[in-house]
Amino acid sequence: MLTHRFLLGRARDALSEEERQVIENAVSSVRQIPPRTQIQRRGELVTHSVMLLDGYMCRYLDDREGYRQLVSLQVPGDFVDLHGFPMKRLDHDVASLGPCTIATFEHRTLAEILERYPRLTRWLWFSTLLDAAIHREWIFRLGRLGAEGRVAHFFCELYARLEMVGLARDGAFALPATQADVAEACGITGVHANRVLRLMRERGFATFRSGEVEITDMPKLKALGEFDPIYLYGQHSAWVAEMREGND
Amino acid sequence: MLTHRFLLGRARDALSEEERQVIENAVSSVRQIPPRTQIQRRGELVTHSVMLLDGYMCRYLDDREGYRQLVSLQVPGDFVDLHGFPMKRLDHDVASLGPCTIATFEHRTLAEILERYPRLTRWLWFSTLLDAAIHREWIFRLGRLGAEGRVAHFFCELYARLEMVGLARDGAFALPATQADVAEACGITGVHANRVLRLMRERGFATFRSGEVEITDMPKLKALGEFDPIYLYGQHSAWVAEMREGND
DNA sequence: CGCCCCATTGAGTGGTTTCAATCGCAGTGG
DNA sequence: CCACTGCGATTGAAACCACTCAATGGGGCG
Repeated sequence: MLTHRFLLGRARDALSEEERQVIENAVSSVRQIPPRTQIQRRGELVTHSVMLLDGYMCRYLDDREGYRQLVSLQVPGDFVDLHGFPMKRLDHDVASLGPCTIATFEHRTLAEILERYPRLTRWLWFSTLLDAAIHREWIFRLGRLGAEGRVAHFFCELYARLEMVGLARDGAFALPATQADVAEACGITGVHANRVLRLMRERGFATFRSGEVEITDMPKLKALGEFDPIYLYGQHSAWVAEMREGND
Repeated sequence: MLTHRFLLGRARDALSEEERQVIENAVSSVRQIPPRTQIQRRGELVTHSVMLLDGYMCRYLDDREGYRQLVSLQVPGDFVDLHGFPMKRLDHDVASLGPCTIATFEHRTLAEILERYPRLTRWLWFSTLLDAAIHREWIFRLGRLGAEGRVAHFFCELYARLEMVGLARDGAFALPATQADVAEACGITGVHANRVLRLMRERGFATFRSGEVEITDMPKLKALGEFDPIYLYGQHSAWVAEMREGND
């Protein structure tokens, strides 16, 4: 099932079998994307949305000097630009990090779901709002934490999100990114990211090397990043409970 | 009409008269909120959402030492926590800045709209995603700009948003906030906010005094804050065009 | 082998924070 | 009318974090 991970990370069992099939059947095509490839450009009109099946993508804004600020990092199962459906136009760029596999959903198909499946609609809506909640936490990360805390928080978040879709365990997960990418996500320079990463390695908190993150002291890392995963709305959220009820 | 400003800021004419009435009739109650009063707490279940009719509110996250990071500043017409409808639980606190007037919408009423009015649903969905777009820009602001640029960007955004709902003109608008509030929005300390504001005043860019912002050199301020209002999805967006078409 | 990208390290600079003190102003009570 | 109080704005000095500039090293790949 193509949409397997998406459902996994967003309370799959809150949906009926029929609803899951509706999502699955809404896929219009699947294709591969090479590393470091832009797939959407700020300001462009969009007529389809993309779900990330495999690999990592990022969304970012450019500053005047051409430096990027990542506003989001997408992991397998994420509906990368579902917000493009109600918005029709994106306010940021989207690109792959490493090689990716994506599924495409035409907006006219999503419009049909909107017409016929209110519960499913609310669930897709929820999915886009989860992104917004993550945005808020990024604001917190950049506004209140120092460089080390930001990286710590970033790693904690990625671990939690990847764990939900079965792509992280024992404190380790893949991250096909350079130190400069991490820097762009954390609002610091590449040079400083290097220093911070070395520090975290030396202190035994976490290691980031050759495309993999290994968290060696989760409690310390969480404390450093002031990380509380409540904003990721895990499986046991009140929302899921209500959706399940409605399922009876 | 209670929801006047909300409609104003979000392409009122994209909606039919009937749809506007549906929104207006969904209001369950209206009440006043004193300054500096928390109305929602992180983690709590919510059964209604709040639209800000008058005054200013903010949404924020606390760090370990009890300092706040604003993740959003809401102006009249904003549907402050509409995302609470699909999410059922908030991941942040909500409080008033100055005195406010709010309208309350019960979620069960919104659920009816979801069932019966797909077009309206999509429009409300859009409204929550506009918030997300603003979040992204805040991430950019905090990640790429220095203190002066952040404040400049903050002022530019507020001016643009308030102008949309008819509450700003000639470069001036009300902002019932302290310098410490501005600091919390921009991820800097209150002391530094003071210095930055003085600098901006001396240079003739903008003045913030006694609850009012006066922008005296908009072009310079926009340049300083690298401000491009595309993310606010103004009246002439492609989205509005499509909604209008569907209206025929 | 040579190239290029990425990681790494050093030194110096500058923006921001922290700590601390002062000032202005409005509200309160004697 | 004036002292008292409290909050917000303002300023100074010192410390620190992160940035810039610059150079070196390492590894993959043509």
